[in-house]
Amino acid sequence: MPDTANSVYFQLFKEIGILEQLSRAFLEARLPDGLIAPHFGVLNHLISVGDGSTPVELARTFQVPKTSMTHTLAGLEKHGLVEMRPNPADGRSKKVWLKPEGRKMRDATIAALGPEFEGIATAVSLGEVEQVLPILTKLRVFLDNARN
Amino acid sequence: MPDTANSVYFQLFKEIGILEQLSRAFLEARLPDGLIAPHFGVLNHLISVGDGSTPVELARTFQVPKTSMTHTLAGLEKHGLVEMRPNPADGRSKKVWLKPEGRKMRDATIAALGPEFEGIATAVSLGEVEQVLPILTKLRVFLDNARN
DNA sequence: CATATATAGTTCGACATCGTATCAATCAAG
DNA sequence: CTTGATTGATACGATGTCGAACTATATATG
Repeated sequence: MPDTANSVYFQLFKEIGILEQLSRAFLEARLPDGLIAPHFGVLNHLISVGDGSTPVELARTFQVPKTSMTHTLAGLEKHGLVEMRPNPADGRSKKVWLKPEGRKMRDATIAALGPEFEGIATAVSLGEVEQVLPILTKLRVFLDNARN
Repeated sequence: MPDTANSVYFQLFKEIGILEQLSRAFLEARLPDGLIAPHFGVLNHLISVGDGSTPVELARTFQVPKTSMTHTLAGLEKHGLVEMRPNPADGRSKKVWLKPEGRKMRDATIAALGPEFEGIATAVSLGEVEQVLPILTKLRVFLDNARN
């Protein structure tokens, strides 16, 4: 592989790094005090995919160590946004359930974000996002598999 | 903006978040013990753009608080990869200089990464990356400006 | 059934990030 | 020149991330 090709991949990772930083700051500026991006990510997942997942399942979904997920879930629980109940099917495990407050908080954040996204849409069109997304997903799946 | 459009942007940010995590892990697995991605990023910058920058300049470049940059530079110095010398033009400030060991470490890491990128190329072609990159850059520039 | 192994979750410790406060040097205004 | 505001860098404290070790339960194997 020529050096120039290397540098393009390199540039992609660099861009991803900066974007992650910026988008996280962007989101967290609009979250209630004490809540950060991972909290919102989990909440959002519980709503769009459905609650009742176990912590390990969530950890796998978000590609974080289970110990990080424990911490994130503790925060959500402390803020009264989710509830942890035992898993009747497995005595070792728990299940995470949304509380109405969690849904409310997520909806409010989404609503606050709506107008912001319209701003973003002036820079990057919906079509462009739809063009980029499958490629990034391919890359993510590859890296995920390479991780083992 | 319809809800479905919202969710596509959301998905993009989610994908970016996971990719950042995976690619950072990927890089750090190939760095010497005690060094992490920010160290490599700074080193790389000093080589490609030239050394002699001040810590604040570096902090601005990488969009991190200056206190984080202090920490990162302390790590690089401790590992003997860079050298901090006073800035003759400003008594408050310092300048960061590459040491030969720093250049050597960076080059070795780049070399180790080359074959890995070839693996990635089987999943995502060079053309696809070139297609994605300008769009991500547009998004990054927009978010960067919106930050103020 | 008994024992070995694997898995879910937590605790603990190491370390990174970052906001606030602080210090020293510079710059600006009069 | 003097004084007040600004800027570069660091120290410190709070919090997030994550690996290692641990406990409890489940599963597999003989």
